[in-house]
Amino acid sequence: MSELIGAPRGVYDILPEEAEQWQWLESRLKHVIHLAAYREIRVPIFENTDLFKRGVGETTDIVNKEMYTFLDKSDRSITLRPEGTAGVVRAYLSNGMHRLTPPVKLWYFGPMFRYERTQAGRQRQFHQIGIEALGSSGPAIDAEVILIANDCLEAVGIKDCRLELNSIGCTDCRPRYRDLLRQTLEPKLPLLCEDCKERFERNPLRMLDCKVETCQAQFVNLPSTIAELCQPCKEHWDGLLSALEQTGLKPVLNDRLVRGLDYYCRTVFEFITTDKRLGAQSTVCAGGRYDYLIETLGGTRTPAIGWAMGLERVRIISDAPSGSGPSVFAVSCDEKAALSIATRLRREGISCDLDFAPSGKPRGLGKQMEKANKTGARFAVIQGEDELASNTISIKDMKSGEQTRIPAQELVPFFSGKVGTPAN
RNA sequence: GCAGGUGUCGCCAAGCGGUUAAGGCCCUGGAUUGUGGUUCCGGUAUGCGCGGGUUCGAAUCCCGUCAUCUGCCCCA
Repeated sequence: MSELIGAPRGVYDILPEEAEQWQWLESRLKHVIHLAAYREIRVPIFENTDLFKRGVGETTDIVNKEMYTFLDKSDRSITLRPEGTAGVVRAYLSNGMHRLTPPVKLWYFGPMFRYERTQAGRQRQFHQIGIEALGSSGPAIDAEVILIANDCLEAVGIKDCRLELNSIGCTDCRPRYRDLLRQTLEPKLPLLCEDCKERFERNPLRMLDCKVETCQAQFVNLPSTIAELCQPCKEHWDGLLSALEQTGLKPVLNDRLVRGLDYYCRTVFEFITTDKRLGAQSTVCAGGRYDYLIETLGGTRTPAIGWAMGLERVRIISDAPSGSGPSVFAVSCDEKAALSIATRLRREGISCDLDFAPSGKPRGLGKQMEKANKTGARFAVIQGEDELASNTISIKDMKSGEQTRIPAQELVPFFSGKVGTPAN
């Protein structure tokens, strides 16, 4: 035997039991999103590197240290997408979707790639589902987008999740706030960590969510992002709060929430769980408004907002069930007879499995029954020597143990109404 | 990129320097040559992540390496 080749670090296989949970999750999430009239868009999983550099931002960690970037055979720099929004916006522009009636409401699902240290709830290939609403600037669409995220989480059984919300202003008021922050913090600069000193120069807002205690100790009585919003941003913020209030969704206002990607403005939010199964990770969904991104990527100024949800994390804290066994298991001393029974049932939408012996020779009925039991089939359909001779079929209810014999041609009618189509 | 933990059968796991490496699950065969879920019996690692070293002797000690987990940074 040759040496085994393992999977690369940070990727993993989704085995059948878990894959069934994924199908359950995906179908429920899709359903919620479709109810709000968002339509699916499928975009490539790799793009030109510049798209992410420009879109996500040169100063972000994602671009600086987490991208899977390589040269293709023609020396083009290609990057495996680290997030979904940049690609969706690129597709929106590439395909002239800006001419559609706004807002253009889209959703996507698929793998994302980030070169990071792996740990609980974090891998190098992971999956996000996300929505984007392009072309509407009012607070109502912000509320819609947030409410959909909330309903998605509820639809998969996630309860202990809080919504943190903030506004980080626009190109008018954010520079003012940034200067104010710099002024306030300048005297304390020597007391802060190296990262914060760096952030002070490049992106002062990022200092606010520094995890270093000695830094946070210096960050008391700082000016609040909300208090410094300009009039239009303030109106937008108030509009969002009242829209959310009308739906009964209660956000936790957090004026330290700033988010890591450069393209956000005004509304930013995160859904955060306290479920300890996620280890150090707690954010399951995050997003915000990105009114300048489309322009940055070569379009005309277009307001937009969206979020992304990490499905690995969501699965762990959801109550996704794995699939159940077939409705029927066909048992026979003759494999061809069993297959023929299975086929008749399958064509009527009734799931049915049978035993395929490793040796190629049918195993005893006892062994087959054992297997029927193990697969969790609701009924066993038995056609042994007797049944074959009399053109009948025995049907055994695997729960009660009751068994009845019916004419072979009544097989399908017997089951109609008794069992459904396969679960998912 | 940094800091720790762990690596024995497909899975869980005992062993902690001495001769044939427990056990459980799963899988598989049989008791039961036409009937499952209980029970009983049998089979399944010449091997202890990999490479070196110490030793009369190593899964057990040391070094390196790889993988994995946990945390930091950051993020979904």
